[in-house]
Amino acid sequence: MPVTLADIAEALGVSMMTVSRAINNRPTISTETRARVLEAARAMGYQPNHQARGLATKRTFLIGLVVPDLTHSYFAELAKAIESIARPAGYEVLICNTDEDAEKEIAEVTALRHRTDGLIIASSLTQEKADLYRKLISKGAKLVFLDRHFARVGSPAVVTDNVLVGLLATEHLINLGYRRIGHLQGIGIRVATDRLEGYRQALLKHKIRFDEKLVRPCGLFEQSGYEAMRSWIAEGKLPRAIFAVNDPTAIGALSALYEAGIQVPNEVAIVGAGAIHYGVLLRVPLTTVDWDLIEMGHQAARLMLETIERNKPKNGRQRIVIVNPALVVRKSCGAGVNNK
Amino acid sequence: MPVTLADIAEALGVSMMTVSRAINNRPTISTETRARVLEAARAMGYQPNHQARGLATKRTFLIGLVVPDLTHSYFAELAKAIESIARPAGYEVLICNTDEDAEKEIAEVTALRHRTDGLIIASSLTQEKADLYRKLISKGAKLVFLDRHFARVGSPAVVTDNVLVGLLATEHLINLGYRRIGHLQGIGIRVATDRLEGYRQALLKHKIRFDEKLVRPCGLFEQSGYEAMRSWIAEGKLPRAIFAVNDPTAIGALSALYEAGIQVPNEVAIVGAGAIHYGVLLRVPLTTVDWDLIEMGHQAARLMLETIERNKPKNGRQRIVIVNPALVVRKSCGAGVNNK
DNA sequence: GATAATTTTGTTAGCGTTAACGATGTCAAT
DNA sequence: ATTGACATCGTTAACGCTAACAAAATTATC
Repeated sequence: MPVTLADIAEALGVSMMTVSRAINNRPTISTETRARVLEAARAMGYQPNHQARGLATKRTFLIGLVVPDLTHSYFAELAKAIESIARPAGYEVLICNTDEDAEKEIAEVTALRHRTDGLIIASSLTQEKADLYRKLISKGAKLVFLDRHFARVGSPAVVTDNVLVGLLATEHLINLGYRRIGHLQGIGIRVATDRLEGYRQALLKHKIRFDEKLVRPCGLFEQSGYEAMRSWIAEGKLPRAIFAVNDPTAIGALSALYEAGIQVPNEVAIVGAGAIHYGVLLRVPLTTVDWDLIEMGHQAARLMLETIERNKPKNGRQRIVIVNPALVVRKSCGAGVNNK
Repeated sequence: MPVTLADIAEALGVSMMTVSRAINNRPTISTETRARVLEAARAMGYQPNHQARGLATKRTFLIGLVVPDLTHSYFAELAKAIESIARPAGYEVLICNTDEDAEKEIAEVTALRHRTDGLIIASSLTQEKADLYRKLISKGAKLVFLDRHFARVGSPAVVTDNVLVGLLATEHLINLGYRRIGHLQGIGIRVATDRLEGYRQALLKHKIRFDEKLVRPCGLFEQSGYEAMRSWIAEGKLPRAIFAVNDPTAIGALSALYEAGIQVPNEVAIVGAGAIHYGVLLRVPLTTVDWDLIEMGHQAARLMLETIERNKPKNGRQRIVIVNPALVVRKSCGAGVNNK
């Protein structure tokens, strides 16, 4: 059986509280006894029982992380960055996958809520369904939104400027001389509508007429990009260039184009978003929009720790951290190639 | 404040135990009262307090997963597969990254041990250091090894046949006509030595002399493969074909070769192992050895649940599940190309 | 040197749950 | 009617820890 505070207390002939104080580094204990206790604890191999501690303090030292797809390097890198802050602070990270499924997300958030001190969520919910989160927050839940946030839910969040992402990507294509530019549009989430908005703004800015036939709905996965592109190819009237809502869909589109024998970037140019890990090594290295995921994860973790550790639900304005996106030019956009 | 058993008990005018029994679906309660309690619990929005439950039962309903690199799609897919079994069974999965660092692994295993019901470990420790795990098991720790296991640690494990992996990869290269075949050798872990052994066996079987100059030490990351390949290129005397210990190192090698203007597979052919997600979409699609990760994760999760739920430390022989590897032929090996 | 101020330690109770046992009620068999 | 078997429900204590208060020991103050 593991060593308990009581064991140490008995061995040293002091009270449990004294031991507890030493272990938790409380100021109200003499440095001498603290040293004695810590030494004994070390020698006896004491490991605190988090369940008992949690029951007494209403803390779990667990942070929940809810992501749509862990196999997407984007979220795996975020997870890693979050962990690198959380663990040294004494928290473990509980990762949950939702597969971009709203039902699953709701179920997992509900389950995780009482098992963790707070949740970092990259939500797949639509803006309308986000009321759930408003309710949770008013019940005292500690949430930090990651990558995706909700306008009407007042919670800290770390996101990128997705309108700018769409603008950078689309404007880059325009600057390369393309005029007939399509968009593979993600569905549901705010990120997707913002990127679409950026796409529109770029067109507007350069006086290119917005043509809704050039905007094709699509999911957020590689498979969805593949399927959307396949059906587009089948229908014909392909645009000269495409801004895909994210890198997985861009890669899916790339596969479909390759399969159909359509040259990238010579026949169709592609730009993605979100700098997937292997984008640079692809058959056609993928031009994309990148932002600092390590920074993003760190910030989210820090916001979470702050939210947990100041115990008031909110002091003053909620913090929204915005990470700046930047274009990464590679081959798939046709930069350096003779475009018309 | 959340609803407790006491609240429900009071509301219904029964004892807490009755409520507890209903919630936990114990047989010693009348179906009628159980229904009443469950209905009330549902209506009041009762969520069990896992900390308290855990304190009383010595269970946490948490499974720890320790992996060397979550951003490697290999481990992310395993994690996802494990989660898909664990969550429906009422367990959450606590994922920890070790970056292939033995120190970190030991620290995290030690920390996680008492916070979880059991640990699924893809260990980075060498066989010698594995004594730690023998000790933990003798102290009652519940471990399942994943992807990598230890000969002398009697614990359930789910692995592939890594000797066969090496053999399949190398023999494929031999069958393609190559004779001067090199190996980027992973270090430390059993997986690497097994794959090296497979490489040797393949050479032996085809009466090709083993030349230790053709075996270059290397880590397990993309970066290590890149560096190892770069120095090999700098030294010259490249082999005609290379079996890399895994896909990340193979991809690193690919990058180094590309950078040096060396054609793959025309000048140097490459085979990896472990079927990384984007291997098929690379500049030169990567020939590799694949095995079923979903199956692997499922099996590991099931072994873990079994180990947790039968409370005896071991009944009969320890189960070792072996997932069969199979070659995936793509372009990097030069199949279909005119080899000499 | 007595008292107050301060520092250090101990005691009690409780966090929400379940295990173990005890109590009650019901029913059938004697 | 008495006994016992069985089903159902309740009481008590404990899990390991900490908050809040109480007590003791030490130091400072005049």
